[in-house]
Amino acid sequence: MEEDSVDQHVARWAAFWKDEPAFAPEVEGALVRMNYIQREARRADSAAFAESKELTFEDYKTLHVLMIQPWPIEATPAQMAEASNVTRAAMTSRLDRLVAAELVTRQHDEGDRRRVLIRPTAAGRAAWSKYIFEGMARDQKLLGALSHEELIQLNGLLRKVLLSLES
Amino acid sequence: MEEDSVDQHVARWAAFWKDEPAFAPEVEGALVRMNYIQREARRADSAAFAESKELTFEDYKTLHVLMIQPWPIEATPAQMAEASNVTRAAMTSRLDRLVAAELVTRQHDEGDRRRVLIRPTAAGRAAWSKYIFEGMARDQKLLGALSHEELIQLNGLLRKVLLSLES
DNA sequence: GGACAGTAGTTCAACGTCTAACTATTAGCA
DNA sequence: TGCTAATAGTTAGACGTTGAACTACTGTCC
Repeated sequence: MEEDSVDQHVARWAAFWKDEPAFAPEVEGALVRMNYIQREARRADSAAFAESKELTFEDYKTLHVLMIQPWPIEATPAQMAEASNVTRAAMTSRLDRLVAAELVTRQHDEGDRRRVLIRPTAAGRAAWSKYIFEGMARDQKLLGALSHEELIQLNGLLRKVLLSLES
Repeated sequence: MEEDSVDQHVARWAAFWKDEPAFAPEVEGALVRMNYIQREARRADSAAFAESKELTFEDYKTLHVLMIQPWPIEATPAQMAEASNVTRAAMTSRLDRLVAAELVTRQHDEGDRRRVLIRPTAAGRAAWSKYIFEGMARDQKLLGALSHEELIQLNGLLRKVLLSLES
């Protein structure tokens, strides 16, 4: 198979550490490649939201982690912060914006009054579905080089890694 | 094969969009899984640098993109900003810190006096190699569920994607 | 050779995120 | 029943990043 930029990169390291058994070219290669792919995905997504006046990319992602909750669609700020990989403090200010834009609502949980439940408004659901399909199209283009069989194979390998991390 | 959390996630979406041909479960699954793996990698790396007094994780990564340059080990701030996925302005302040810590040097390129060349000091090279091997050990643990053959297979699939993006 | 567009790096104000208090509420236990 | 520890969310100050000027330098073209 033809070489990509990561092969060159890894070959250089392999030469540098030729007598260093700790260096595993396939491990580094796989992680660097995943990083590269994710970066391209982020760039394409950011570019797509660059013109949008109604919603920033960050706001969309915040809305997204809410919308992918299992029914009923609601979540606490802490859950959303964890899913978004930001602190609860950051989530507070993100939600301030979304509440001000009337895309989500904040309500005290009557069962446990420390908790706050976030739910999408009709406008929030509409804004999310407006962008979700464009995003899926970008994702498919990104991995377009792989056949259906190859995608299944890829998921099988990645699933194996996830299962080891989730246990 | 056993199901991971992404399978459940994707199955829920598939049910939700059962008559929506735009949704490709294998594409979404692969990207969400890569995201999950990268996130674990970042968390483990951050945790490893949490105690370190001499170097933050961000500083290490900045040093890293310099050290992986082909010989001679030198780079411009713009190249390092691109590789680090930050703006040149941000790289200026990162380099300020590294220069102050005497881990890298800033020198004008005499051939083109607009440019600045960043080079590691002996202390910079030492700091980098102190952490690089621990990082590789974490990476191997992260992908430890895969055999050597599976890693090669995984790289083959990812390489195919990268080649399509690089052309 | 001088004007001018283009490029490399830095500075600055605005903004988002982080850590560390702080408030409100709940749960455990003597 | 109180006292204490733990938990959910918010607020405040510090810090890093961003985008937009700005400076310095290079290359081009008349």
